[in-house]
Amino acid sequence: MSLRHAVLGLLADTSASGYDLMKSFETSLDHVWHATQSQVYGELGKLTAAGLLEVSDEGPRGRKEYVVTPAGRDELRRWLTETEPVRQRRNDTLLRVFFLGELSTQEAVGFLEREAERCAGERAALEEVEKTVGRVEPFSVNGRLALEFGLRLATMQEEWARWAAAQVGAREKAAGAQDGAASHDASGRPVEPKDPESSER
Amino acid sequence: MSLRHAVLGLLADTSASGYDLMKSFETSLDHVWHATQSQVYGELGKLTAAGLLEVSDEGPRGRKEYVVTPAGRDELRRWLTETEPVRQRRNDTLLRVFFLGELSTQEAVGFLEREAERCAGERAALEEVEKTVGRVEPFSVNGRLALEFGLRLATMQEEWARWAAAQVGAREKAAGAQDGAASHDASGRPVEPKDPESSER
DNA sequence: TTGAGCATGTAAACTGTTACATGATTGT
DNA sequence: ACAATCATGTAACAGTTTACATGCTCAA
Repeated sequence: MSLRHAVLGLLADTSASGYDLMKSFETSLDHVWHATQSQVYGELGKLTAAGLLEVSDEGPRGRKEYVVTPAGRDELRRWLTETEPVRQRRNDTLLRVFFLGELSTQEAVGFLEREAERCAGERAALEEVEKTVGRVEPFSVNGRLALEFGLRLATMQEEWARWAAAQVGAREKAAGAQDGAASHDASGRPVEPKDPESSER
Repeated sequence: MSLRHAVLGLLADTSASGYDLMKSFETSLDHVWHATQSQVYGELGKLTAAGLLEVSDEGPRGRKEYVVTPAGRDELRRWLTETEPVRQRRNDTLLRVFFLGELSTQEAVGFLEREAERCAGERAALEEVEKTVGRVEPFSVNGRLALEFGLRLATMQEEWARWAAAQVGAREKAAGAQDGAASHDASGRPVEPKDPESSER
């Protein structure tokens, strides 16, 4: 239910139109709380009906500018101070990792290495953003903390993917040393190695 | 749409009933791909209708055991090898960080420190799991890779939260040194410091 | 015989995505 | 005149959550 608080939070900083908010969602908030245009306009209506927002101005092209009401600001504070963040319960990459046993060792290693590359790319992109925003104010002071989080996450994820690829690769070697044959059955799926006493962490 | 693949993936390992699957979702997959009982039973029906699963056995209490069909295994492989993981686009904690400006410096630092504690707790819990699973096989080989990811994530997140708390705290000090007064306005919200030349990263 | 655990399902409400639909204003 | 961009909204569908509803089996 945090779309509501994302909208409230953005408007707490400066009043804006739905269109303006969408630009914030697409740029600064894109990796933090993704939202579609449909959702934003819908939520603006609901928040206004609930008395947490008000239309402060109407401009050309039917533009409506919204401001947070005192009740809205209270709700935002309540959310920040009295409710626990709900943590992520889904991670597509990790889900795939669980089922890597369906692939050959080579395929699994390939998957993890592509993952590492993806993260490296992401980190590079974030480093670019960091340079770009420099000391420019529009990018919120606290947004900078979030950016740092993204950077650390991408770094960690890349390191993990490389480590995991090495782990899976080591399993292959261990199995190969045991029976001297390719460790796949007819279906191309890997054979479970008996005891891969692999480690290094 | 990965609930489908989570179910397929679990059944690719061993055939099971909806009830059995739910236990997997609640234990090993809980942090990786959360699902509710409603969803699982619904998806089993859809997958069977689509020919990706079959009921292999019916036991007491209306128990139905499902197996993956060759088509199901193909679909699983296709998903693993030919589709890109979709990455997370929402993070409640980070969203809150964006709006920390609504709180006093003390409150913001408190938020970040609580966050650090939460992560420390999580890490401890995962370390416990790691010890518990030991060399027990039911916990998938690749699940171990996911566990390591969780461990690294919790560690990184805790470090980040402590760093961020220090950053925010440093802003307070800088502002205090400038005007020698508490940097809050009447509403208890922080006053924007002019130029907190804080760094250390 | 009773309670814990096994086992399946449905309905309603809510949240999120995709696609469509419309039109005004501004700069070139 | 035209394109780009501003600007708002709706509808259909897909996915998710919460709550309800039901009944069987087994061991103590």
